[in-house]
This record gives sequence, structure tokens and C-alpha cells, in this order.
Amino acid sequence: MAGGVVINADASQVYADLSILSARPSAEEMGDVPHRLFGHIDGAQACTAARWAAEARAEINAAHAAGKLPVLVGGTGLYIRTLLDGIAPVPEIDPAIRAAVRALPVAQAHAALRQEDPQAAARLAPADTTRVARALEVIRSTGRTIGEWQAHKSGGIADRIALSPLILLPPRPWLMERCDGRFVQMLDQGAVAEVEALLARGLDPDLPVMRAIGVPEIAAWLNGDSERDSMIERGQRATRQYAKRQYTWFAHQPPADWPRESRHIDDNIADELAIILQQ
RNA sequence: GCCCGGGUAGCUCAGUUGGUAGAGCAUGCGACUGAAAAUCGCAGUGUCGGCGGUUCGACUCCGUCCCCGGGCA
Repeated sequence: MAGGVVINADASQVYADLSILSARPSAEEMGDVPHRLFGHIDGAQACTAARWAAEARAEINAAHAAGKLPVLVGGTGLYIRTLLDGIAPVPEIDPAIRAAVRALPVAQAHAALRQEDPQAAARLAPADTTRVARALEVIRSTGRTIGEWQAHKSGGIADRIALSPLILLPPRPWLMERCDGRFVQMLDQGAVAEVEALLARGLDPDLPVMRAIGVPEIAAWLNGDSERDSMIERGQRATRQYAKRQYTWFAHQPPADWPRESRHIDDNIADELAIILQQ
């Protein structure tokens, strides 16, 4: 096969504004291997699982057409699941409805949901802001409940591709150390300037770019609301908590027959991966 | 040395008239259908600073000692 194409499957690495903070690969690291869906979306927009999946599908098709091997890399489980299994075909939500719903305090949103979609209200945790808002905007914007929509999924490509999955679940203590080191490294590489640039844009604080790990922590420090040491500590902690959530997702959500690799991600594994990619 | 405030969960702190303790965060585990690096659920742990006393019973009251912070000398 005439080489491969690396396709990003990380929800933060898609944003132009997050290079250092999302640990996006550098130009040198990319070398002459084509990389797709990295930093291609402006931070003023919020990407979605469905949008990413559609783009990934197009990139995979293009790679196949060019006789290249598409290699998806990244840790956003929902995105990968959406690509493979599809997702409920809910139409675009009316922006006015979305804004109104998101402006509601959760308690009110959940109370409204109890009236408008009792089943979803019963199923969801009353404090689950994201899902409660989603359920409410779906019933209000489409007239059908989210449960009805979710009865079917569409757009999945799992049944028409040959998949070679590999899940990396390295030893926890090692992983946690890497998390701590990684945040410090980001600061050394210019993460603060990246956050300053982001703040200068005056974006909605609810946007994904503004909630990415490190952004709120560094912004608070720039704002004088915290000491540098505590900023570092909070950034490291957020990274570790995220790693734990990823660990849980990938340990349990993907099919049981997907191979799990629990060794350290060292040069040996990197070589093995390189060999797999060359096949 | 004296006066005041304070020593309760890993951290910050609640604890009304005495009935052996809680909340947030952290931690652990888990969930996850269009914001997912998001959002949420569940679960530990405590010689309530030490010692003595009063009491059927003390984190709560009394005595004493230790430690921390502030003030006065």
C-alpha cells in the first residue's frame, strides 16, 4: 500500500486555536505523512460528534480512493463510536431554542423536561446539565423526544470497513506521572501565550476551546485569581482526571474483542505500530 | 510572659440547648447517542490536638499541657 494517512480522532486537536494545549503533533512530528482533521476548525465554532464523523468518513473514503491506509489516532471515544456505529439522526437544533435552553439553570431545565419529555427526565440525572439540555432542545426543536430519535442510528461505517483496533491502557502510575509532566511541558512550550491569544478573542466561555484542559486554569492565573503553583497543580489534576475518564471509557465501552495494550507506550511499541502501519 | 482566635476526613471548613460527626474539593469506582479534554452518578476514610475530670453518656462542659496564627508587653 502506498503509505498511510493519519486522521485525528481527538475532539480538541481539531481546533486551530489549540495547538500546544491539545498536544497536537508538530510539523516535524508529522513529517511527510499526511495528517487530516488537525486544527482545521476555528475555535469560535463548536465541533460535534456528527460533524467530525462525517469529515472522518470523507477522509477515509479519500484515502481509500488514493490507495492509502487511513489510521485514526485519538482518544475521543464518542467520536469514534459515532463514526463506526452512527448516531441518532437528529436534525440541526434551532439556534434560538438551543440558546434559550442552555441559558436555563439545570433545575429549571430538568423541571421543564419532566413536563415535555418525562421519560428522558426520569432517565437523566437532574444535575446532568449537558444531557438535560440536549434532551430539552431536541424535544423543543424537533417535536420528537430524544428517546424516539435514539431508537435508530445512522451513518456508521463499521459494516463496510476492515477495522484493526488497538486500545492503549498503560499502567496507571506511569500514566499519571506522564500527565503531570505533560502539563509542565505545555507551559514550557508556550501554553500561556496560546491562552492569552484565546482570551483576546473574547469567545463564549462555554465553547469547547475555552473549556479544554489547561485553558480555565491558565486563564484564572493570568486573571490574578490564582498563584502559579496552584495553577500548575490544578492543570495537572485536570489532566489526570481526564486520563482516568478515558481509561474507564476505553476499558469498558468498546467491544470486548478489541485488543487492549497494557504495556508502557515506549519505543518498542512505537516500532510495532510503525510495522503495522507499513503492512 | 499576658490577652484573643484556632486545632474535627488527604485539604478548606460546618457542627444550633451534651446522645460517639457532616459539606465542598481531592481520591477510588462507574456511566456516557450531535459541547465528550464535556457532563454526571456512587463510595471510603476520622484515636473530633494530648491527658485528666464532671456525667449514664463529652467534638460539645471544667482543668491542664502541647501546637499554629494575631495582638500586647
